[in-house]
Amino acid sequence: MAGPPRLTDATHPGEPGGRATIIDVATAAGVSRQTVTRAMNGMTGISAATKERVLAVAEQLRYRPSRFGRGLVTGGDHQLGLVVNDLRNPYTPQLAASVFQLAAEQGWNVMLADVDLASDPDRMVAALGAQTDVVIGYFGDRRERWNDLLGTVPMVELDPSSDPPTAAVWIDPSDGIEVLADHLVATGVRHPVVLDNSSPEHTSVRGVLMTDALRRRGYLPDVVHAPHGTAECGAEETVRILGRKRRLDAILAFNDVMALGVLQACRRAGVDVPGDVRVVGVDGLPLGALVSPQLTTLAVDLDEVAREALDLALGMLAGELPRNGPTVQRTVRHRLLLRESA
Amino acid sequence: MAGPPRLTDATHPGEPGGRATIIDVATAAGVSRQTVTRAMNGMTGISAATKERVLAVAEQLRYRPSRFGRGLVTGGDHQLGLVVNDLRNPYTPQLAASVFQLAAEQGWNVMLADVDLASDPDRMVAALGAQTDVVIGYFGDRRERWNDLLGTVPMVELDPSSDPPTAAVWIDPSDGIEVLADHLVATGVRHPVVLDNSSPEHTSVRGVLMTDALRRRGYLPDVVHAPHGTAECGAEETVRILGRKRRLDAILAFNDVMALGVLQACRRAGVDVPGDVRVVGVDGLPLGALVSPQLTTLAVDLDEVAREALDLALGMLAGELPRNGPTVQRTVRHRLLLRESA
DNA sequence: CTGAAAGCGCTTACAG
DNA sequence: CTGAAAGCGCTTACAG
Repeated sequence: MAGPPRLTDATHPGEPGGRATIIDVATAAGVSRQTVTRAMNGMTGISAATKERVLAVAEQLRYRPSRFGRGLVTGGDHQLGLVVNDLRNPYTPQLAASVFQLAAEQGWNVMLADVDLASDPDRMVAALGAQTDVVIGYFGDRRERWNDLLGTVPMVELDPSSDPPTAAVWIDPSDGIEVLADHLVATGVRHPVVLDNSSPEHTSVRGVLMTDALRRRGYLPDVVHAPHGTAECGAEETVRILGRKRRLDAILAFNDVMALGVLQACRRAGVDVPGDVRVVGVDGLPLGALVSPQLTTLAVDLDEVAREALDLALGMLAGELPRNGPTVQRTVRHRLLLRESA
Repeated sequence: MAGPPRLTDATHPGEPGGRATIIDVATAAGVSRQTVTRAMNGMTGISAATKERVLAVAEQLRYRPSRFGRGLVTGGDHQLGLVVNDLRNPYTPQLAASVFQLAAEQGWNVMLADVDLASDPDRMVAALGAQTDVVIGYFGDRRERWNDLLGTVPMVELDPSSDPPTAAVWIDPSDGIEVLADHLVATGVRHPVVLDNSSPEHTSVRGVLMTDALRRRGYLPDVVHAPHGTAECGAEETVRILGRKRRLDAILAFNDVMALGVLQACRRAGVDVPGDVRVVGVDGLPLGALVSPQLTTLAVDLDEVAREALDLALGMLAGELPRNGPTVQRTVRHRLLLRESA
């Protein structure tokens, strides 16, 4: 295939210039533009015969009204852009579902951009900005660049890793981590390992919080750095950790998906969970309840995240909120969801 | 909250009529419209001083260029609409990811509409049609109505349940089911149960195919009708099935998610899989490899589904393909993916 | 470096 | 039932 067919490539017999317009249809049918409008939009004030004739001509010319021409005069719908990282990570659709549902309730359409799946993320974000009224999402370390790309389109960052230049919803695990650490103490854990999704040079914020909470309780936790936040990676690292034969009775994973990999690896190695090793994830995915033992996790209420983000977005759009600063920052906290694995 | 804030509600001081336009900015800054355009779009041919002044005025007026005005003259991007049923079902994001990735490679943006999560599915589909060049997706029994709603926007139906009025990609499990049935025979299964997602009055196509394939091999399969295709529902029905104390050594679930529920229920009931009961799903979700035993399934290649659907969509748009009929029908087939559960 | 003119494709009053 | 006129908000040549 030689690239995407440009709309203007859709040449038709008798329409060498490209896509047919309302004028082309009107001319070919021998009527005025507004008669074409009436026919196309099923409006009243047009005879059945005329309507039929116009529709036939429109079909023959492959006429489709331009959404821009129409939007310019009708005003168009409200459009929300959502930037996510990888739809194949179960966390992402869960978040997206919350945003969709809430947005739909308010009459907003959602355009999704998966920047992990995109061949050209920058181009994709720019295109998103051109089609939407406001953009919400995960921007990672590209947020400054994307902020420029989006121009005047307000943006709301989800789970920023550091103080953001725009509106943001923080997702803060620190409270949950404290409760979790207390729980580990109470259940007699002695040798916890933090399985971070990070590089050895740069522990994640979440990893740091976990490690600190454990240290403050007298633990000397090992930190293992896994390059990807996937189940496969979680399983691989677990095999490695178990192979070291160092003492170990708890694994705190960066997220649920990794923890699922940990559970799988333990199962295969004949390590009992939670008997020999306790396992904890982060996110609170429903998925964690489907495995055995069911995954204990630090859960975040994604409906709440979506609500805060939408609230910020709509507030900025309405001019009630500024586009940055402390008044456009919200925080949603994790809470410990005890199931079976810890 | 009193309904969605209309964009035109975004009144500003000095802009009682609503949202600021390029004219407002030009007037306020004492320049012409195209000077505003130059400033907003970072074009050359404007002095730094003018640019700065214009930008300041624009910000003060909260000016954002209309995507319609701009699109009308620039042509805008290609926009694909994707209609799905429930993002919280793991199948959906998997499919969406395939469509996104392929669409992005071809320079298309994707607008997602989750009609399960929508408060008003019809309105949502209509809005999708107004914003996109072509729509792909699952339409169920609403396809005729939505076809009308979409007007001239071409549509491609995924996995139609009966002969569709539009372009379509069939997802056909029949070959896979034959292979599966042979496999069950070979492994000595005697009393298989089909766990369908359907009502007692109306067995699903998939359920019928499974039942038939088993009958032709001399089985007298039980068919159980579960109202929802979820893990919870799969688990509940399994408890019920096991409770009947009728002989049973295989469960063929409607999809992977239900099968996961079956596995969970078996685990809790102390039923060994595959020793006592063999379990099979449909879809081939990666998720099935995370549980123990790993789920045997009829897998479908969603990249292939996406490829065929996009191909059809782009062909229709380019005028190379008609909008319905046999030339715009494709078929993708399941294949048996043997893992551990059967 | 800046602006007057034209036009993108459509719909909404309004007049007949 | 049908059409002439105006205008939605923007950008692209073109002229200065």
